[in-house]
Amino acid sequence: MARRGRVELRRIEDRTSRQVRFSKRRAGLFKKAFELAVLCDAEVSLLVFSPAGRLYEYASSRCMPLADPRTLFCLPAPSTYSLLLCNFAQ
Amino acid sequence: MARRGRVELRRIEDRTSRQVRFSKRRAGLFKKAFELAVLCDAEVSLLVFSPAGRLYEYASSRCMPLADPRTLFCLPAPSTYSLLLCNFAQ
DNA sequence: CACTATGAATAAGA
DNA sequence: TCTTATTCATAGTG
Repeated sequence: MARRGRVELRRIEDRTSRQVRFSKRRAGLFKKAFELAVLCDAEVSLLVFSPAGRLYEYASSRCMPLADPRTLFCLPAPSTYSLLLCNFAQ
Repeated sequence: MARRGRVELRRIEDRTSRQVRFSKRRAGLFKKAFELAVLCDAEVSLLVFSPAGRLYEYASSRCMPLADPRTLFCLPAPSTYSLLLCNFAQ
């Protein structure tokens, strides 16, 4: 009725199990990220792509990068945004 | 000799405690991020700024898309990314 | 999606 | 740092 032993650190082959584990662990990871930001006054940015390509994201403030399907990054200022993209491109 | 109760979810006022907690939880968070990537075949990007402004980062691959999967905007190198983020965060 | 036994993380203390 | 008492996360199940 619970886990039988230590968790093996390798890709889960079963597709269904992998998706379920992904949902659960993703939730746990985002919770931890949030807690770190709050408890320790840190800035945190977390981006996760599911195997299916769906994006999940968290940022502790507007000064951390967020991915947006349309704009690539959500930045405080458009000018900064352009500059950042230019730098990245080279 | 161990925790005395439930952890309160708010900023830790004591500077020393906050730094110790930050180190421990940061390590835990990065481990979880790594595990999610390996176990569930996901792409993960994690950025953390300490209160002192120091950056810690993880990406499940050097080509972790930080944006639209269609554009597949890849990072040239972690160092470049760090530099850009520092500029942008201030 | 809820439950629960068990492994893991971690807050304090040393 | 290292240890240990506890809380917390979560794998397997219903």
